Amino acid sequence: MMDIEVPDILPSQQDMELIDILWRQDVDLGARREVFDQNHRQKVHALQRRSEQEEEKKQQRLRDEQKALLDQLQLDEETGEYIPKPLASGALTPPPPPPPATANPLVVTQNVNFPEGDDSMSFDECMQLLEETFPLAEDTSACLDSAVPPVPSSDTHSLTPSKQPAPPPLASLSPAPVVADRRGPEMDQAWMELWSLPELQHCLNLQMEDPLETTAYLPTSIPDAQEGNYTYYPLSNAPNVGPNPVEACPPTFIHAFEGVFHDMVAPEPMMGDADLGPKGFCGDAFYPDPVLCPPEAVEANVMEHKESGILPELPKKPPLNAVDAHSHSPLERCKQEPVAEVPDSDSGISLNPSPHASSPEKSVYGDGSFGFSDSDMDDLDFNPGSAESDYSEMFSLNFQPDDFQQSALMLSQAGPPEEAQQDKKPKLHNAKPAEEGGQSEGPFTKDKQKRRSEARLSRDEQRARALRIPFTVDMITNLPVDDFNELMSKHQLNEPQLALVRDIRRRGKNKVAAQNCRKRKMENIVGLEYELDSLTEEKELLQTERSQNGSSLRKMKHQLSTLYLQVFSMLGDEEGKPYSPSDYSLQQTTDGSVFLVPRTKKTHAKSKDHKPASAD
DNA sequence: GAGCTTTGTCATTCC
DNA sequence: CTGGAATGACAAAGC
Repeated sequence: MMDIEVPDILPSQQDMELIDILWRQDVDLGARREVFDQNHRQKVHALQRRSEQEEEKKQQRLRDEQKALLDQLQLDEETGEYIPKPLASGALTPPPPPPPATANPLVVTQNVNFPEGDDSMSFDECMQLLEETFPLAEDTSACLDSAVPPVPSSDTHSLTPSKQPAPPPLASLSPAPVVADRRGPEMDQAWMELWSLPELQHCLNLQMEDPLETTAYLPTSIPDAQEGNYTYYPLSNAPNVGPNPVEACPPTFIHAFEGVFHDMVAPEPMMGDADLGPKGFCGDAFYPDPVLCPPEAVEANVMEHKESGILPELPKKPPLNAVDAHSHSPLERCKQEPVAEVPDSDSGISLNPSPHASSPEKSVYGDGSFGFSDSDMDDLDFNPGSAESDYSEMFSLNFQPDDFQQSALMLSQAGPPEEAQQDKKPKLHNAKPAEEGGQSEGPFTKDKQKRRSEARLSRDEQRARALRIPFTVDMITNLPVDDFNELMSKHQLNEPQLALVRDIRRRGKNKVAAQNCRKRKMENIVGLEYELDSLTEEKELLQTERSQNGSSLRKMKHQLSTLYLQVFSMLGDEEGKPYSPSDYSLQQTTDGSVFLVPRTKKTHAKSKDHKPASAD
């Protein structure tokens, strides 16, 4: 799938950028992001720098050692050569070559529990070390796992087995030109031999157990690789290696070939099967003949065994799908939930037809909670120990998968064909076929709500299936009352089945009703918000109009008072004396005539002092 | 770990 | 009386 050429042990910055780009382009790779994490790489670089410093210290010590050795020699004045001083009789050997740790990156001690002062290791010791290491490596060439073709490259992400040529036989080992530029022929040969180590092969089979866990080793291992500090000790003999093969395998290698296994063993059920070992990985038991065992039959069989609470015996065992094979591993029983979360691979090899393999809901095969009435479900959710006290046990139904399919077939003759087709499918699928296409989405899908909804709905599917109810939940829920009653009368269902069907119908109806209710509520809220907005707008308009009216009213009042005073100013008594507006007011009668009325004696004036206002 | 959202479910009321 | 719609309330799960 992904084929990135990263020719060196530690990818360069450019390589890592390329990895980043490619990772973003193909997030379905399955490789975890932390593999390419920038912080991660920074740690790696920091460790690399530290290793370089240690290397410098070693070389400095080496120089000091050589200097001290020279001090023990004396210059032969005749030949001009240095000869050992008489006191240093034990040091007659010429100046020792630099320890292989520095002269030859093949042999270093960083990963081995040697004393700190290992720089004093003699050349002979180093040679002995090599002898101890490589004979074992050569013995193990026969252990090559065909499923894991050894690739003599440190490329951590381009190890697509089908594309990489297998390494030549050990007899014809030659340095890979890809890596020769920085490590040299010795390094490459060491790599070739390292590839033949059985521990490595074993680790490669185990590395898929937990990529997170293995990659966690990377910061300590990569710098060593970068420095060429490879330790080729027989891993099984190394003092710091425990019996656990995972521990025995240098994490660098585990990490290095993570990409291989994402490509090779992408079907998620195989992941985490650490204790199966190479045999389990390649064993026939985990790859049953799909022709002899269609997925439906597998699932039906598994259902049968699950409900009986007894795992099938191996000889009678139906060909297991991957999840089942997985679940039989002791280790896997502890890891079933995480595995169920692992998405389907791109390879399409997954044998599990159930959408629950990737469902966040409890696994059908894991929690044992299906097969309970709705009223029991809550109790059972918190009581896994009683997980098998289900309807099947309580009512001892005799309903074989064949019966199930026959009933569905019968139903299909009476009902719409698409419903019958759904019935033949595993009931765990929701009856909306259009949504089934989304089940195989990868781990990076964002449609979790949808998956969750489907898984949620499948609870009733599970219950119905546990009671062998030969209808889909959609049928139970959506059929009209008459059709539903007719359906019920056609099939002789016992009391628990009828109760469950009624519950399913009620819940289904109520679920739709709740959805409609919420939808209506939301629409009401939206409508009220819209109404609020329009009312607010109207209020603003009215306020504007009111202010305009007020201003015009004030203007008219002002004009009226001006006119009033003007009229008064034109009025005068017999003596020509003007009337005071404070003492008199102008009043108009209904016939249009205007009178000047004294304010203080209004009533009086009205009756006796009425004078026509002469506005001349 | 608290808070929010979404969804399913139950109980209840009403038609 | 029954079935179903409507809805408030609660719980679980995810974010």
